[in-house]
Amino acid sequence: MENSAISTPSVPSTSDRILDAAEDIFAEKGYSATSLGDVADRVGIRSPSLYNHFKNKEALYEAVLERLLADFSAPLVELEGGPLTSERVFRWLETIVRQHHGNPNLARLLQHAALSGGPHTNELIDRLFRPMFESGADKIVGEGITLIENTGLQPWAVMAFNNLVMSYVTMAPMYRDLLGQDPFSEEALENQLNLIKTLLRAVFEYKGDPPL
Amino acid sequence: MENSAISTPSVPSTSDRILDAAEDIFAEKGYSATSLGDVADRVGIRSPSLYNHFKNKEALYEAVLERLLADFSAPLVELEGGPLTSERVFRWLETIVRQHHGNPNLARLLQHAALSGGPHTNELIDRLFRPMFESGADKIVGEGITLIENTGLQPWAVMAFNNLVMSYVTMAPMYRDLLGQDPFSEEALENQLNLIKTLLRAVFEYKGDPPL
DNA sequence: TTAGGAGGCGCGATTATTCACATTGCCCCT
DNA sequence: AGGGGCAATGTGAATAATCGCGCCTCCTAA
Repeated sequence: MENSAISTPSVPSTSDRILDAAEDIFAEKGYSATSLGDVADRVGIRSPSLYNHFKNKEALYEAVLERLLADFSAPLVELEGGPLTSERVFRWLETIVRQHHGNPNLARLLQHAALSGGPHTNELIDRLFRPMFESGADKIVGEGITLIENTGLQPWAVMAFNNLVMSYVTMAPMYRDLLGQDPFSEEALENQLNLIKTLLRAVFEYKGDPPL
Repeated sequence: MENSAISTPSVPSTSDRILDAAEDIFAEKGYSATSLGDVADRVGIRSPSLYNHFKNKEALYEAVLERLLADFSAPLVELEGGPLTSERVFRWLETIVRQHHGNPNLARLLQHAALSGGPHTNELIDRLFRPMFESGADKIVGEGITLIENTGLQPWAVMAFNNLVMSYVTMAPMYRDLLGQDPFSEEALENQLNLIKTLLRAVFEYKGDPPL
């Protein structure tokens, strides 16, 4: 009857449907405010049936994190192989912007974790951001980044650009009513990329002392 | 015996102590994950006693929001009386940076609201951000903001700078272990101000088309 | 026939909320 | 000065809902 090809799960398994539902709800409400009843409802089963697929709530959360981290860890390793020129950094930013637009759940989950804690928060932070500050990945080589260079400001600058990307996603529900535009439309994505490009080039091209 | 001066509440009232505790816990966990038992514990009373001061959980939350909004609404009205030059915009940003450093709870509460909703979320957004996009407050007059000017990007740029400030606060617990520095130290505050100043000047001074 | 997966039932804990009650300090009347 | 009342503010007990989770049964597909 059904497509029984093993390689193409045209009908996703129950475990995957649980993961999908749990990812959305964890991302929206955070770990402790998420009820397994809500997850089960969205899948279309009863909450005790979840235990046929995952040991408990924490294991389900862990599996959600694991799947997300696997998807999002690609562009970081790509950036590590070479000097951090302006173009390469922007391509990296563009990649993660598009990733977060495609799936906002990692950013939302991380924001919940940063605010409230929850299981595996430290591992989550480590695996997402620690590589950015090791192996010299935080040493931006530019033409004249006078304010940023050699002042201990670089890690903060890197995190600032990351925040720019992630807070766009975590604040997206707010933008929808405030600006009257879908924050996840193709047009909005281009706007965000333009803005980030401008700011990034500003950091790379800026010369001179602050006369402000 | 005691200091009976009425004008100086050297001993804060129970209602105020409840508000203080509730503000901290709401900001950390969000509305639904906050238990009144936790609030009462921090105050040092039992949870039924809360109902002598506030009608219910939602009224307590509302009172917390009201007090925070009263404190944070000042710099916005100050900005409205004049043209948005580079210096004035930076002074506005500096003010809200210092405000959020002084009390990170509003940013955290707003982030929870943007992620998960909760009572009065729309009102909160309206009262915090709607004034920024009315009465021409979003029209930045600059020398050559070619990318930002007249492209519909301005509201997004304004929100981006706001995100920069607020996500610094909401991500602060993460920064502590990640960068090994207290994000609320005086030194970190100066770093953030320098970075924002650089980015802001970049937006104002940038001329030319993107050759990237 | 057999095993995996779904559902029903229910326990124990936690939650917001209500209620009856004890205590305290203050105002007013004598 | 003293006492009766009263509002404010605390408490423990009780309630109904919800939560995570374990147990056990039944169905069904291979």
